[in-house]
Amino acid sequence: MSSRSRSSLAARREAHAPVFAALGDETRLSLLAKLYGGHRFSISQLTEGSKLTRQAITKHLRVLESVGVVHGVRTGRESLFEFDPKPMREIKEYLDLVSEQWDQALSRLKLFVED
Amino acid sequence: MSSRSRSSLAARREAHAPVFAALGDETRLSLLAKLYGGHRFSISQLTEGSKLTRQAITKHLRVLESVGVVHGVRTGRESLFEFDPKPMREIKEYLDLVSEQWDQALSRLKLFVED
DNA sequence: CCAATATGCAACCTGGAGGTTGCTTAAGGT
DNA sequence: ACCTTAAGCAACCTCCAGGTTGCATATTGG
Repeated sequence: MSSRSRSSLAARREAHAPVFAALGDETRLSLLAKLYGGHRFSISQLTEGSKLTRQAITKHLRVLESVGVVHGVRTGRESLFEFDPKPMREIKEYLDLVSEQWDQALSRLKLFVED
Repeated sequence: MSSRSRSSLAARREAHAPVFAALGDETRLSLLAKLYGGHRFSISQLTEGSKLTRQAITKHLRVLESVGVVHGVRTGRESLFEFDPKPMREIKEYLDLVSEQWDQALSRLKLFVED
């Protein structure tokens, strides 16, 4: 399973990078923060309070949507956005595997030094 | 503690975004992959196998270093880079808090629907 | 001391991220 | 029907990330 973990880490690297990149922006993190509660919000609602334009917010939402962390559905005259936990669960899992890896490595190195 | 979690989430958002951004690049993720093992590598060693220039790799390393996920020390004529787990532990923690938040939200919503 | 190796520094190029403005189109409310 | 509100589309601007090339500097081995 250790080899499976390693290979899946490498295999998923390309899939993880875009998700990390999407989270690498304060505006987008704050948009997500509003959506973590599970409720849907329209673009106008998500724009409220921000100093940015509605179009700017729209672009950010498209970025988030492109990596699947958010899902928008046109409903009537407004399009409602909803949080989708899957992609972030995956990078959380990635970080879990990685941390497991470095913890083992560090304890090996420590043991080697103490020897 | 729930309120503390929320406020620290907001307070740390600005601190997390740059780390996520630094991880949002495949080249940098693969550099990190070589460093998870705990061993130090020189820039030349890290450049080996890559299709990129040494200078490109250097720039990526500086990005990683600027968010503290990697630490470089000049040793003799080469500068050795070493992985530092702290920043990634923090975003892992962030994702943990967030997932806790959305899980609670989803169960509340589910309960509401079932009611 | 000299040649090779490892890195640093700086200028430069290019594409795309992040933002704005202006106009169009679709839905709702009355 | 009409006015308002929500959103989409498209052109445009600016700036910086990511990469390259060329040259300068520091260490090391013999």
